[in-house]
Amino acid sequence: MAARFRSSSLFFIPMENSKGHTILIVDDEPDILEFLSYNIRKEGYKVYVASNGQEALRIVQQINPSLILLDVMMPVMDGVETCQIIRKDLNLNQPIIAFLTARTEDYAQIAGFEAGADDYINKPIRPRLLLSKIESLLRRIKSTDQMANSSIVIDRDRFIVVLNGETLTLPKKEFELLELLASRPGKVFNRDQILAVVWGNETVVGERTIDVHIRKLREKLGDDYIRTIKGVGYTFKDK
Amino acid sequence: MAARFRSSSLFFIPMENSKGHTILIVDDEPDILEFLSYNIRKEGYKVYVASNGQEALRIVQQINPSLILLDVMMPVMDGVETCQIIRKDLNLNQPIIAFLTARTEDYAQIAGFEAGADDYINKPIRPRLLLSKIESLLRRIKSTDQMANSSIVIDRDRFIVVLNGETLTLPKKEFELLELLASRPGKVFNRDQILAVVWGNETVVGERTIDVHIRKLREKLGDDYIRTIKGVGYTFKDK
DNA sequence: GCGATTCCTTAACAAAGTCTTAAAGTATAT
DNA sequence: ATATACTTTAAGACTTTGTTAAGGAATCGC
Repeated sequence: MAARFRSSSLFFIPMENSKGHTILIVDDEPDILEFLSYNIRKEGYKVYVASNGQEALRIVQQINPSLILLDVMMPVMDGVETCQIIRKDLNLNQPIIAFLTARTEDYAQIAGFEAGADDYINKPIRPRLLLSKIESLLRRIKSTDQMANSSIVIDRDRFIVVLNGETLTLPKKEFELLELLASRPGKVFNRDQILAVVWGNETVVGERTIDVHIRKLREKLGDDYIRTIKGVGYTFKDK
Repeated sequence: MAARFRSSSLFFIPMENSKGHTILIVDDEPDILEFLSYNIRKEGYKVYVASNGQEALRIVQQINPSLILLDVMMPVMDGVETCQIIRKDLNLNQPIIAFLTARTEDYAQIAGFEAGADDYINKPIRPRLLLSKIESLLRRIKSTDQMANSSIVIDRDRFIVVLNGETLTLPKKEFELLELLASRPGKVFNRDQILAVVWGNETVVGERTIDVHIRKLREKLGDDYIRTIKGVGYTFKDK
């Protein structure tokens, strides 16, 4: 399998400062809490901690985190239950939830997904992997958030796009390109920005590659959604 | 059995904050009836009880429940027979039926899925699990009027999958893979997630191992259940 | 324990689908 | 008018997944 050019460090941070997010870490082991919060804070995120589910629930209500890293095995209230409760709470701005699991806890992971988790992270945790995972998880928030009152729904979980009631399954690159553009309707993304986010900074592709993908998207969405600003870039237009 | 009528039928006035669904519980053990109805009522459902199949049939005609929890082993008329009768009765608004089974009962004996059951619930019953199952079953009502019978039941305890009435016994890896995918229908699981959950992060296996297992599953389930999202992962049929 | 059976993984090749490129066409601004 | 930037098309390179068979590992029944 080819090397992944996933989100490592970007020279160039697209949209708003991606570090403006609040992350809640929940684990009953103080060592892990400290280890994780140190590493994540170092990257510039706001970090809160809790050592069991009940505590976590209290904090969630107060700080409204973007992402929760949730240990599965905890006293008082375990991760799965905590997750279920959060998912049912319609007053909450639903955070992204990733479980922390030990490799041996077979069914915990499945239970976790079932309870509404978005991802899992296996212990022992390697900081660099964790951080790149956090970054890619947080990328979702922008798309789901910003488009609250839009006619297009982009579901990264299901990898589908719903437009005017029609459901589309797009190839990966097209999906990611659309996701980027639609994450901020009206904003003009230039080619460098698009390349950095969709292709990654390390990848080098020809001049016309973006255009072709835009073309494919227009073919599928209709010509009314993506507008070209000549000499500048592309923008997603919400009706 | 003397005490059965105490908690039976029309006596209980549903709570005000009722979720709008009526649930009938059928079991010959008064303790279980009480335990279940207490827990389910607490969540705001309208609950009726019966202690055998005949009684259940009478009540079903009167109250038209959304969901029936039906014990398999009962005197007078067992669960399977009761289920068959309900399914044949075209005058009824077909309810969702879930069997209550002891973990030790043999599947061949139960054979309830051919009788038209939608799910089973293993005893001993854990209230929280039960409630989340009830919720997910009731969710079907709205969404699944069309695809009447294409439900899947996964029995973790017995490594058995029941698909459209057919019972399959899957090998461990295939079972776990299917279990993961089916835990969140529609969600796309990527290869990393699949590897970590089914194989464990430690294990290193070749590139084609997952595909081969997917293949085996498709061989057994048919090609309509697991979809490939190329470059992204696999997803279990939604809807 | 032992043989028989089933399961898991690998490897090699096939097939499918995606991405990129090149090349020619079109629009737009100066 | 001309240069520049984008559009469009189609081909084929490239990547990812599908398929098959075979051998070793694990498991079952006795």
